[in-house]
Amino acid sequence: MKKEMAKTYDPRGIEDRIYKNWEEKKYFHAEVDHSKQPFTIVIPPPNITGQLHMGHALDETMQDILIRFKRMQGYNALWQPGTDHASIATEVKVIESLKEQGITKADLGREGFLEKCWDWRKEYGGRIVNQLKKLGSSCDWDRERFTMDEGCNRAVTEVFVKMHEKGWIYKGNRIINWCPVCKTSISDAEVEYEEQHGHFWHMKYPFINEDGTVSDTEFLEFATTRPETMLGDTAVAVNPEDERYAKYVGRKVMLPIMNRPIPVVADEYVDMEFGTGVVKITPGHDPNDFEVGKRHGLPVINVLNDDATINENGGKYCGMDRYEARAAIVEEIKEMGLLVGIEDYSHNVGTHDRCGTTVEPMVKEQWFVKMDELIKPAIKAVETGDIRLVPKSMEKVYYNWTNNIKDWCISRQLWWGHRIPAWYCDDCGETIVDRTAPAVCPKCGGTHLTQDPDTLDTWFSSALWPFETLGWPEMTEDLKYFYPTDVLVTGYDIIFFWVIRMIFSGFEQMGEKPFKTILFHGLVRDAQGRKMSKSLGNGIDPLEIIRDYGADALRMTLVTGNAPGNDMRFYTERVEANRNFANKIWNATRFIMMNVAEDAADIDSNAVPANLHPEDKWILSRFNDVVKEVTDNMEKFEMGIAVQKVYDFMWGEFCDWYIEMVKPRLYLTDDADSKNAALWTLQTVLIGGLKLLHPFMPFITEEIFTTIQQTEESIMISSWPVWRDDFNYPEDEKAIEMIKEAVRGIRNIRTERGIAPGKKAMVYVVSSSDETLGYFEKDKLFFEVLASASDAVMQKDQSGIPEGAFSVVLPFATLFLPMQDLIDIPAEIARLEKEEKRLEGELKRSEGMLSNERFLSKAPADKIAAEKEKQAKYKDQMDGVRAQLEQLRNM
RNA sequence: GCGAUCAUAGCUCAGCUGGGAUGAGCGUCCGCUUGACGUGCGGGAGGUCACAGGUUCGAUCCCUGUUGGUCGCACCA
Repeated sequence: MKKEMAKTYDPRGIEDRIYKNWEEKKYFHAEVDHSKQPFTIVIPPPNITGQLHMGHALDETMQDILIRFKRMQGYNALWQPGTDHASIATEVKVIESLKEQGITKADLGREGFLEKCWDWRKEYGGRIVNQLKKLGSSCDWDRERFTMDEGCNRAVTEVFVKMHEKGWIYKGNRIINWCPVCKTSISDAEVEYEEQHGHFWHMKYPFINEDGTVSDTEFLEFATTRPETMLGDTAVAVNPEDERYAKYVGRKVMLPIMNRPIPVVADEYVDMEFGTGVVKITPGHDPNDFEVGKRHGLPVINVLNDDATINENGGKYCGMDRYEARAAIVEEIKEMGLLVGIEDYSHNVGTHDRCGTTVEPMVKEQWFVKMDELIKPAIKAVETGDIRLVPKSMEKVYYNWTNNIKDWCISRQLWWGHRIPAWYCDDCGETIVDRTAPAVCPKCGGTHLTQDPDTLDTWFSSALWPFETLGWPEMTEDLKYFYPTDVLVTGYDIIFFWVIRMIFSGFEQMGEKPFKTILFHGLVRDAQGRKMSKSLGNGIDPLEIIRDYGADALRMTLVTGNAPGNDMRFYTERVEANRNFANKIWNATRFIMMNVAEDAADIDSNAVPANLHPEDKWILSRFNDVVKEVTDNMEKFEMGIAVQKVYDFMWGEFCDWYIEMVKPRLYLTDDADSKNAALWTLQTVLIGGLKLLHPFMPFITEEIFTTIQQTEESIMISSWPVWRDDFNYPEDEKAIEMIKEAVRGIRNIRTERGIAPGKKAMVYVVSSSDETLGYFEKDKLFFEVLASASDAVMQKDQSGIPEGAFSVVLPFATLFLPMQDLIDIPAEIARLEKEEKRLEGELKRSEGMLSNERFLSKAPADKIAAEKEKQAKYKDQMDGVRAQLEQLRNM
């Protein structure tokens, strides 16, 4: 069917229209259907505070490519979408916006504040979803979930209660990371270490003599980076092996300022080699010291308030900020003559990844998840390959974490999030953990119960995402059918936060892994290789790119030349290149449309015409190869390679060669059969190519597909191309090989002869004999070539075509060129001799390999077979080369 | 400190667990209003695949080491 098409492809307007149509037709929706195999991906839920950035764009693009590919392959493909409440991130944003109005969290109270949070969610929660749609994401929006919707809330409570019953969730006084700005505890994963330049203060504590007086001659010297913590010191430690200090163990030193006698203890934690081999022990504010303290029964003294000012345990420093106190304490120690020296020192300091504040280790009562047993199946699953990590190198990173895992601190002193389902009896102090609020205390019967004010770590609910979105804790049909999901696509930066936690949660709650494969991608960086960040202002807004170049071009840019797990740099030049590719495909379609007759019906790609020319068979068999390879790459998650192959095939072979070859048949001859065969092939390969391209460029492929087909049916629900026996022509191998030769020959002519001062023409190979003519077999082949009119011999009478000549068809004239004029025979002979030599080497190599016993005994059978096949191919090629040489030498 | 990973054309990167550098995009130079496309067409220049050893008939690919970069983890107070 003939249709008018614009000269350039402009995605604007088209993309939104198409997306709307897909949504209306419910193409993204999946229902349980036991006649089909499921293929499931759950989206990494973007934060409701989020704005689409390049990281999302990459993540969503990869998922959409996979889901569209599988959908076309006939799977029942479900892409489960949703958003994350992002406890701390959202709370911070809401507080900020309130601040502008001069309101604080406390002014509103818990209820009021939460209302504001829900308002925020209502206002901004949908924004990111709309942005995902701009990308073309084929998520099943009917199933959209939110980590704080009713179902997820139930799931969270259920997990908490169950794990508590099992003893795997407990409340305890342990050392945790505290953010003095956010005023909440955070997990180990949320601590980011950053190098800071500070000082190393060398100081000394005096011994206490046997008579109880403080010595002015005997001291224990050590160094610290955090002098203010001395206020909470409860011991000084040395290594038990350390002979220098053995005699002091058991004695006491006087903690200056606080005037508190503290013991000298021996503990293996102390490194004798480092510094003086003496460490001050502050169990309240250092995780290692906390452990030492536990071993020696030392008291724990917390000297900090929640905002990191010194508390009443800090004596006269009470109320002072931690850094002010540090300076003042150093000053006082100096005055006391106990400061030995100051050294510049750079070390890594833990900061809160959210706000950058230096975290303070503190002992606090918090809720924890016991990890030792929980993590076991998660480790095993990766070890046995039950869960596959792509790329494999991520396994090391994974084990690095799982093997050193500590209990997970899950309580947060925040309001926005899942409230911990624990109540305390005001009368007897009993703790009750239950699915619903208890009315009376089971222990004392008291009715004054207060719920724990804390909420849960955001990642606690995210960890349940793969099954809570499918209906858990209800064992729904969805869950039975779609779980475990197939692939998780995510960045390597959240492997600890999210991926590992989903895995152990999946095994614990479902008894089954949450996904079979994890596909990691890298970071999208700017053109200089820097991380895109708000503070640098170097972020490129994907929405702007979509507006200027189209989502297809953006998607292509994000996925081409990008291997799993690798970071990529983003250049607008690359987007342009992909926009150009879209235009190329558009124009190839235009060319075909212009040549299709006004009243032509759609072609039936199954009705293969009988009279295909060699070039038709060539492109069809090439298409067949590409289908096979691309499918293979897709199955292996090698999307970058897959798309590159389609790109190269469509542009480099289909457009550059096949379309050019076929032009004379459409323009210059009246042979209807030949014309139809060409048009059939053009359309068949184009449509096939569009299908291969569809996962990557969903919009333009849809636009073209619906333009050239008469059906309304969408390309996204069409079937993925498969290898076809009727596109395989073993009996015509020679003719097809000839096309390849011709392509090479023409290249040769174009380059080595430099024939082209400016005229484009078609070469028509003519010969009355059936013999191979140099590179070309007899008749019917047209090729584009740059030919020089001055090099050509004009012959008006076509009957006078000399044996073994090319005809060069210009728009208004036909030129004939003797073979000798087109081919630089000596150069060609030299080239072939080189080729002959190469093949000789290749054959020698192959023979060597196949006679090598070690190779034969060790190599797998298919490899040996492949080598044998190669050898046969080389022999064939050698014969060909020698025959050509013979021919050229006789010319 | 431990571990990972990278080093290929001027730039950014692909390269299927050893067998012709087969490369791509951008840039650059030369030539093209040709009836799909100048968002195009044709062509050229440009690489001792970081360096040094080793294994092998053969190494960009495997091993060891060196140098340089990136990342993760652990940090000694």
